[in-house]
Amino acid sequence: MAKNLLIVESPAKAKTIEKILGEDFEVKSCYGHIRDLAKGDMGIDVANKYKPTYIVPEDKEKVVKELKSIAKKSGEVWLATDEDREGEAISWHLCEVLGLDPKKTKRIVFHEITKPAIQKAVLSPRTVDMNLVNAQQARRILDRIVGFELSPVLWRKMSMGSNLSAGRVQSVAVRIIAEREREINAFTAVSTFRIEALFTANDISGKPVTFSAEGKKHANVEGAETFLKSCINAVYKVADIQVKPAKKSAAAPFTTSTLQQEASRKLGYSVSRTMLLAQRLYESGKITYMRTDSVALSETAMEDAKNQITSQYGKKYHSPRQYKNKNENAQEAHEAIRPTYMENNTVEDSDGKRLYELIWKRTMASQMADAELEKTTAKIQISTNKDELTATGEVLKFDGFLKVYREDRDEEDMEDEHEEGMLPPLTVNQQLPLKEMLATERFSRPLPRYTEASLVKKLEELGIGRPSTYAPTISTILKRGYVEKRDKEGVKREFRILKLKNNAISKETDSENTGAEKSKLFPSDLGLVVTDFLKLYFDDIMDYGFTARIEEEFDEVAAGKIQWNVMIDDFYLPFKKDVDNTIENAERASGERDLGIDPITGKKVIARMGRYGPMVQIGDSSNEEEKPKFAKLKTGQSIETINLEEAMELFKLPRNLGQFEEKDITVNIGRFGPYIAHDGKFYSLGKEFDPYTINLEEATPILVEKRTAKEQRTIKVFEKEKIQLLRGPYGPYIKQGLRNFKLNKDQQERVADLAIDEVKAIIEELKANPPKKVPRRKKT
DNA sequence: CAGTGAGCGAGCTTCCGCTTGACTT
Repeated sequence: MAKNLLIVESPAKAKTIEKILGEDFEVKSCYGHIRDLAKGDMGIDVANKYKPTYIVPEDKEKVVKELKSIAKKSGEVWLATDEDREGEAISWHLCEVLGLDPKKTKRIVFHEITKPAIQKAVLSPRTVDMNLVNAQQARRILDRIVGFELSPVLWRKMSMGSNLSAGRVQSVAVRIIAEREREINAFTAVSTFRIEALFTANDISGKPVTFSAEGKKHANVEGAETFLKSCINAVYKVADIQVKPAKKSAAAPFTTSTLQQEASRKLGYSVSRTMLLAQRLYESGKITYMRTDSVALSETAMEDAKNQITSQYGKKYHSPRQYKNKNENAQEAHEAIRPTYMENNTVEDSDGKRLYELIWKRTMASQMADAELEKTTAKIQISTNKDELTATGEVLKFDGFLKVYREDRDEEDMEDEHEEGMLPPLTVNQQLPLKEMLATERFSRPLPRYTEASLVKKLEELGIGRPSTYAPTISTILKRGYVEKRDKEGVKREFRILKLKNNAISKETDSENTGAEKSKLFPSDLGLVVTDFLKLYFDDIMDYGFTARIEEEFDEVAAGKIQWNVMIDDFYLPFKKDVDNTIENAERASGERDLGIDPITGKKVIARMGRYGPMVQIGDSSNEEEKPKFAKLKTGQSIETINLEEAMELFKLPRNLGQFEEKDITVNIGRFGPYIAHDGKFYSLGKEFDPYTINLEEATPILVEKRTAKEQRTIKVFEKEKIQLLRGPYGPYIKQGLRNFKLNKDQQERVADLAIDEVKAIIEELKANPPKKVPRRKKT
């Protein structure tokens, strides 16, 4: 008898399941979606109830062909795609493509790849749920409409039109970054004075130790000083001691989002690096599936963890628990991310090692007992004053899960927190000798800028995007230039300290670095202008609650309560009106901002977006006699924050530094950054040089060095044909215009002797038969 | 590759979500 064919989404899963199911089944994977909307005309017939046109994308033709041929030879086809909206749709598309009847074809689901789960699933097959499929179609079609209607509006209305895009997810992601930036710009720090008293008391062994107690904060320096003065000659006594037990619980096992956050905080990984490493661990069978929003562990995994915990740490450390998702949007087609075998507490793979160990520890901790603490709060009376001081201490009584793992927190949630130390044993009425008392000025801080991972966290909270799209979404907004990932240097800020010691008050100032950021997401001017534009004309799409609201409607489609095309119609009609209105009435947006008057010419100076990015401009373009002067903004500068003085500075380029070999050397900033121009040739200037201050003496050696490097790289030039033979890191190659052509080994060895005819032949050959298909890559 | 910055408008771009590889100038 012919084997049955079971189709899953992931090839790694297919392998495992085939082993579990044995002889009767051949298990194949379809690699995710196998069909998508056609590109032309949105792939949707709006006039015909939004009838979609589906095609098999080029890169899926091979797998579809293979599945077709296997299906023909097989007994029965079983569909085992993921149990969520997308998975259901994939099953339906498979029916369509393989010519199966969705009403009769067996559809099974499981949340975990374990023998009992899969065997159980096989015993109770169902059929494709068309309501759920329709919910997916609605989701897909709405996203296509939003993306393909909105993007062209930007092409027409933004001064930097081409290569822009907008979408339900990416545009809101940019908005989040943009709004945080503006909050930070609008923020003014206020300072308060924190009172900290240092006392001495004996610890258990009788050794004197210092501990600190906090007083009420004071709004200004006068208040702080008055308070310190009032404490002169005071006597300090313990008035009250409270001891309370406290508990800390472990965090839930990893989902995609929490894994990305912890890997970012603890290991400094970007979201895409985390996913790349996790993918490798998954493919080598080390961890479960890495794109998931579920915190659930399978029975077998819990049992596995239990054995590890009890054998390594003892029974006392084990406390089984099943976690539930807080997130309503979770579709939970998979388990949480966990090691496949808990007995492996590490892996060989040197790149994935740290990530694996993080996953292992988190999974272990999630099944471990709470940590038990004892929190002590002591109130300290001041004899001369109504105010009290408070000393707090924390003692860990039982470490529990903290033995293996502690979750890091975001900067955002850490405001004003500090690690609690231990307190020496104190008794009520005990008199405490004051070592010193400080009133330290502390400034309030704006919220920090987002990291990739904290943006993912925010998106997840808003229900925007899915585990499989967090990393690609970040790539998209970076690629479009809406957002930049970079560091920011802090600025020095002075703060005041008043000190009461030996009954005398002294004042001093100290300084701290503030506002420094590392690897954070900053909106570009383009991102700000596009966000403002979209908010003005498409406030509903840009609303943080938009996705959550339409998700409710998708749920109604899935429940069979409404027709998917009725739902789409309700959305599309008003949306299309907005699109038409915007195209007709909206002004081109450039984010123009007045900076003031040029002191020399008396003309207006403005900052705005130009065709090639943010710039400053002196004079009006409506003035036909004299063209305005333009200058590009430097990286790190923004239309929103640049001032007149900084703008005038930018007009100092290009600078003529003087002569070398009887030709002028000039510096300027071009399309690819700062450069030196000399004798009709260009040499880019490294980051360590500032084009505004570099002088002839500094520029000349750079020029000479770069010139020789360029000469050495060049093996031969065929002037007339505009073909060059160059030496690159992968050996000699041919360059014709912008295109490069690879030489084979033999040709590389004879590169110096290659004649023009042979070079031309190689180019023709390679043009006719490209070595292998390279995924279409954009010119950069 | 090292300009440009207005408008006209050939012909192009674009979405989100599901899955892996292939590739370097």
